Amino acid sequence: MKTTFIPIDYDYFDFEGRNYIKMIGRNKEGKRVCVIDSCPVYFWAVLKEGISKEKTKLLMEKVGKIKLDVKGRFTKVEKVELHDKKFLGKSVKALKIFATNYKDMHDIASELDFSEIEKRRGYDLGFITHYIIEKKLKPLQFYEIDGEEISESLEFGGIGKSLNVNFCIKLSSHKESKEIKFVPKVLAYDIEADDFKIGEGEIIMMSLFTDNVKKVITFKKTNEKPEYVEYVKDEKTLLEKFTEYVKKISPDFLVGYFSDGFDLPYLKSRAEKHKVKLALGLDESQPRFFKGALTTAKIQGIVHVDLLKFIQTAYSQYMQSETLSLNEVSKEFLGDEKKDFKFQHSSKIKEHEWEKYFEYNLHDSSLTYRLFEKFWPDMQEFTKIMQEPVFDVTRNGMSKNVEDFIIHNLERFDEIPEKRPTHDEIGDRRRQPPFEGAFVFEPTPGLYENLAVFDFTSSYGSVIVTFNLSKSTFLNKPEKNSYNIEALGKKVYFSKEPGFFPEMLKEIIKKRKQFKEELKKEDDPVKRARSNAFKLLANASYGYQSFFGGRYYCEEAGAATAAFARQSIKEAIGNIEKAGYKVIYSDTDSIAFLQGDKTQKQTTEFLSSLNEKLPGIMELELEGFFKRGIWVTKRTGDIGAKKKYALIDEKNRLKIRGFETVRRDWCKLAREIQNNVLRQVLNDGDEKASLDYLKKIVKKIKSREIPREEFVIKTQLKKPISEYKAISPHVIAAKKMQELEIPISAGTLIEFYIAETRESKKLVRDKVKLLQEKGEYNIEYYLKHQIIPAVENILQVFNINAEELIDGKKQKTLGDF
DNA sequence: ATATACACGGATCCCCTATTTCC
DNA sequence: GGAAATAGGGGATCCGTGTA
Repeated sequence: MKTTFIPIDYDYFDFEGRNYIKMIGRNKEGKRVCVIDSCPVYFWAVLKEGISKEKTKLLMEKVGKIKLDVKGRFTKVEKVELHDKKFLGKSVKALKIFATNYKDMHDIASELDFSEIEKRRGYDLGFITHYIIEKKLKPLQFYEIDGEEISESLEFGGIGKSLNVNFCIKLSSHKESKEIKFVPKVLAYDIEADDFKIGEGEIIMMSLFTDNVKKVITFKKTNEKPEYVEYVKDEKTLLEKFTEYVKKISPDFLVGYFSDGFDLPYLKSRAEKHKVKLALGLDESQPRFFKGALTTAKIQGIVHVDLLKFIQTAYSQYMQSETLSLNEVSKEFLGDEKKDFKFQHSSKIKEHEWEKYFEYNLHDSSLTYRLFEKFWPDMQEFTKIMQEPVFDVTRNGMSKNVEDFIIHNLERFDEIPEKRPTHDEIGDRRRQPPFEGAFVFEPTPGLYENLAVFDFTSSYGSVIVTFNLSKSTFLNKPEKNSYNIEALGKKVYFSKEPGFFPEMLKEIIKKRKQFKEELKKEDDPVKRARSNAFKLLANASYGYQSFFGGRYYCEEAGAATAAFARQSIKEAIGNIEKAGYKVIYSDTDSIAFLQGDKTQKQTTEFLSSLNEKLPGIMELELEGFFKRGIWVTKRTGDIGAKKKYALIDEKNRLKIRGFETVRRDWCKLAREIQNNVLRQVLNDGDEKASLDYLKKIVKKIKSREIPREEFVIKTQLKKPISEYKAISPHVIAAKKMQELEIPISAGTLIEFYIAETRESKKLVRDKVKLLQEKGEYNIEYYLKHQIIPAVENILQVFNINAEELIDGKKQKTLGDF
């Protein structure tokens, strides 16, 4: 039968010793389709240089005869072919060795200890990745397909019958079809349980949210039942009801927030307790859990998406939110937040509070659903670019994404894939000392007027492309016609013959530029997502080459990238100064300088003239013009602080970097005060308004007019309490939480304040109190350790001594006499 | 285990010396 | 008078969080 098909989820199974891929997706009418297919499995044996034809022929015969008994499974080499290929940019002869089953390739590869063979590669991609490369059936792309319908047949053990799909097809041919808009069926869910520890409490209720179903399922009966609530008998029937709804709604995506780590493991644990089968899969199977760094939960045929993980890798670095909680993320992206409901054990909830609890639960699913809608374009673009299943792409870190992109684009370069590093190799790489990184200019503290800021577009990426820096272009010995630079305490050389990694990166940067321009013309979510995905990919590429787990790790390339970048920025600084500007600051890829008597037009023209001289794809762009900027001294010593400055543009928009204002481990009050002072100072160009403001606020603090919430300090617990060598205030606060049986773990944001104590205590940690503890904020601590430090260095620029100002002593420093 | 290095700054840790306390 | 305890100064280290 012929139909259209968009693959959404990929899985595989073995049948009669062979591997088959099982794709679940839809046709353009929205029917659910399962497609079964197979592909040849093979790996590569790269031959040593200069092996004669006869020797190669003999070797091929020997390899072709390999038979193995792997744990009782008999297997053999099916076929051997000789190919001209590339490996790490070098032309090589390689044997393409075909096996019956993907799982056997590793064993066959280790059997190949012939002296003619230099390397064995391509057996560690995973069958799904191998299949997508081999048959070019990419996720979230529409195809016109043809094949035999096996929905009712007994083929492959009756797979067609056992699956809850409209059609099951054994693929015979496929062709990429033109783009058709795909709107997935999405079901968001959220559970509420009596205990935060997985499986230790009852699941009191759970909510489901999709376009036409908005429900809370619960066994808690109340006097008045809101229409969206559905009663069940008990927890066991709640679980059964959930399974039933998932089956009925049959979503493409089941979406939760932190559901890999909480909701789904919880459901599993409770289902086990009640001996209920959580048959969520299209084949009635239960979710499978994979333990990695973080547990992931997979459902057969339905893509389980944990939004938290995706937001973490794809968005967190550009977000304002201090945490990635559902509440804060919703606030930032949806302008909506969680309903107000304070967690308490169900036995303590009063009759009239239940309705609020139900609403709260339903609203969480609603937020999750809307967040999915918001991020769907991004997930779609990521998936299309990396060409890996949505399930993986939404969980992978950026290094894996970069690597997937490389792996799926190697064929164009005729490249054999490099292997994953071994455990020992990873160990060696990790033991390498860090190499020299970016250049940061030491600023002279002061208030400056009329500034311009330039920066390099995709700085590190452009450097990698321009100087061809990668594992495959790295030269072990000096070569005359090469790119070279001092790095790692020696001179490193890179070929001028374009390597596949820089070439790929060149395309990424080009596309990023193109999409960014399209976006400027017309803003739409898909374009924005596409532009963002390429930006992230370009940015992560530098880190990837220095990441110990990468297949294409190359320390020399990483160190050389940083070295060339330093060289470029220093040259640019030199040229800007030569043109008569005064450079104030520079960090990695940006330069701030005074325009002096030059006009913005002159500066823009100067930028163009600079760009004409830059090598390769290196390019400077204008980041902006600013009417004022402030740089301060370090707290220790009187040299200028790096990575700490504030700018204001003509429209009075602030750009604050590094100051306490942007740091979540400072109390809100100190941050607010600093922000106000910065704004006033940059607005007016003097300190007068700030002095009045400060005096007033200090008075308020001293007379305890300020609510305690303003003094809360938030610090993240980064590891288990027992691993801390230094017992800092937040560790004490965490211990207190533990005593109150509030669940904490690595990653929990600890909130506390510093309180007055009866006896004077020397250590700050002895004054730590949790919000729920009674107490008063410690006036001396907050003035001395939060308020003064936050404004001291700013006021110092105007020769004002903050400490004296706040203590109410004399107001000018000695410098004024 | 899951991109890199550079940087700030608070708080504690730890060693040293001087002073106090104790017998 | 001499040993042990304590205080406090200051650099080293730990730690979290930023910038790019």
